[in-house]
Amino acid sequence: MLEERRLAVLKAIVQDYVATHEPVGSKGLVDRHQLGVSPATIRNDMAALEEEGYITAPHTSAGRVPTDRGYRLFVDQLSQIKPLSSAERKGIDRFLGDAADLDDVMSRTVRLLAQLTKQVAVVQYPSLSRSHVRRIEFIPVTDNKLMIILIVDSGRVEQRVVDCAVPLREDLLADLRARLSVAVSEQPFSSIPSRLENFDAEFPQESQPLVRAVIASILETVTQKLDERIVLGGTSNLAHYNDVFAMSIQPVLEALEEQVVLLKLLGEVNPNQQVSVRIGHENDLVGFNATSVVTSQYGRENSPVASLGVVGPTHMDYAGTMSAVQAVAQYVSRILSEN
Amino acid sequence: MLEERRLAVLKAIVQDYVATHEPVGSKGLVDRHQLGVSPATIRNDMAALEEEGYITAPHTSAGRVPTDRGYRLFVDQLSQIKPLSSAERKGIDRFLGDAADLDDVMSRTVRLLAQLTKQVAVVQYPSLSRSHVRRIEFIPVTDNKLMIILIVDSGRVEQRVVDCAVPLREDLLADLRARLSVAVSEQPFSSIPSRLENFDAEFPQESQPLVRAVIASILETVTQKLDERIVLGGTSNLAHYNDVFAMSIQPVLEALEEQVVLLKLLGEVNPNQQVSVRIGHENDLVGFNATSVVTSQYGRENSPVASLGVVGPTHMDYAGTMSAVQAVAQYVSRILSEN
DNA sequence: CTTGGCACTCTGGGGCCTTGAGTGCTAACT
DNA sequence: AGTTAGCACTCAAGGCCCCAGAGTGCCAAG
Repeated sequence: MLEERRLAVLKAIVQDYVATHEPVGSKGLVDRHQLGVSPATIRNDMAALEEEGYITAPHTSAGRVPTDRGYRLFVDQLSQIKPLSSAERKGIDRFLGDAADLDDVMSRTVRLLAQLTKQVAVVQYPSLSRSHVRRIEFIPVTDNKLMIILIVDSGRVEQRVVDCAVPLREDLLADLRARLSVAVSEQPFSSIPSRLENFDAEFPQESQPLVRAVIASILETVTQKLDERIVLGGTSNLAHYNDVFAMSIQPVLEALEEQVVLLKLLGEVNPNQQVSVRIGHENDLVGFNATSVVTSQYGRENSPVASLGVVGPTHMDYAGTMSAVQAVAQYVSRILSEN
Repeated sequence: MLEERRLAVLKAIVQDYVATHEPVGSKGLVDRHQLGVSPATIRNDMAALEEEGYITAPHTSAGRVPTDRGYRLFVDQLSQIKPLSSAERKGIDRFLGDAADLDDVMSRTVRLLAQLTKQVAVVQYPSLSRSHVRRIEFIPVTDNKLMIILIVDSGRVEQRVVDCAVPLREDLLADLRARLSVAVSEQPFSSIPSRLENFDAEFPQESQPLVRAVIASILETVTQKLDERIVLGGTSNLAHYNDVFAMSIQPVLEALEEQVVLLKLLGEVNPNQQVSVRIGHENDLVGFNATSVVTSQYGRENSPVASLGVVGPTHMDYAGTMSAVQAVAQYVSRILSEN
């Protein structure tokens, strides 16, 4: 009974604070919520909540503000994620529905997510390391330059030009392609290096330089292009918070330009949940101590190919954001599986 | 004699204001520059400059600030662009030198430009409409899906999958490819639609569905992918100006997320000059009235393939920015021509 | 045409006070 | 036990006043 009301109070505080961005006091709380008790009682509860570290007072005569810990409890208690309205679903459908190619899907997704959540959206391209090679093709460009094309099941197409320093011989290329095809088709990217080890040994002595050049280039593509591609959108939404709130957006903007940081943000997922939320200091990245990160994964069930999510202030609408992120992830999964 | 000194005064005002971001007064001006006259004289000149609209006073007892018109005169008088130090050139060289492919060149360029100018950098991919087709290739993906690959002289590679709804026949594809090759190779993209008109008429009746599907897809790629690709970097540099200066960065951030706006920014170049500068209200885009845009084109001499530039506050270091933009454009041109 | 002198005009910052929201505590009530 | 009313206390925010200082425009002399 007692514990229950305290939770209700915390929930009310979070809601009000998210809505107004101002410290909330006991009086307003009983006015806006049906708590059935007097402000004095609420004050006792608030004192207890503060004692336990869920809320804090900016100064003596101000109301209370949730701490990271408070938000965490709030999010954990958030039993069900608010489903999207059918209008929203329709909107998503129409927005993502007629995308032409992968680039298009990605750029539409990031815009959609930013617009839906009014925050900064981050979308990772399908990860090569979790993809499979579908085909491999060669296109001779000049006498000794060869373009290698890798077609990947997630819809990505990687290409690279090798300078072989030896004249290309068509019959050899055809043979090489056939054997490579057998060796790597439908195999996960991560297994390619080991599969191509000693691959050149199968070929006659005089063809080995060419074979080795090609293989080196493929390996280079495989390892180098693994640094994942990420698109970003909605950064202008950050500007709102600059004035209103104490936090400066500069470190955040800076960090968001670093691929490595973005990958870290998206990377630390909690596999137990569909949607992962990291609040304030739970992000161990410096500069993100005043932000929360909501992420999800997309791809086939049980084998996600990449992540997407949003970055916003800790005082965000968690229910709405989480449902938006989840819904978008599901839509993207579906669209990609249709190809 | 008189006119000459007034120009010197304007120049000094711009320099001081750019350096300090504070209105500059007559006293400080004679202190920091060797003008050889007393503050009172400067005051007279300043009154005249204000009369002519080159400078303005925020309020009675403050110093003067250059107007857009003042900056314009300043930039026009800027006879020679300050060359980069050899250290800077070395840095650029090393930074851009070992880029692997076009994506790499573009992303390095935008980072470099942002870092060099401490402003927001905008780089356009080589424009397809000003490029030429180098090769065209087909890769059958499934029984009736075909991947079309266009290799472009600027290093771009465009691919697209067509669902032909008819089984592919290899001999027909080879024939089609050969004829398409003849028709479009080394031709500018913009001429492709007219060249492919009635192209299907050459083929026997029963092959026409396939031919038409392929051609439709190529045309779609040609027209649709023409919406140019642009990369952006250094947005965090905007955050500096938010506090210091009166302008809000939000509209700018917002605008920078719109492809169309970016294209407009880069598009309006002055062909007479190597480096084009648009100051404050000279940008007719709303939201950019407090910013200046410095752009240049890259590509082969006399036939640029695309533009790049930076966006910053009107009170920027024009000499430094212009030289950086020009130098980077030249480097990119050189690197691209080497492939 | 330049210059020193001088009166004038503002902005920005510091100090002071008032207001009001919000708290914590205590004592009474259920 | 838990809840409530009453009350004294605290402190940030805003309004106000005042002053210092930077900068100007003008005038009369050089």
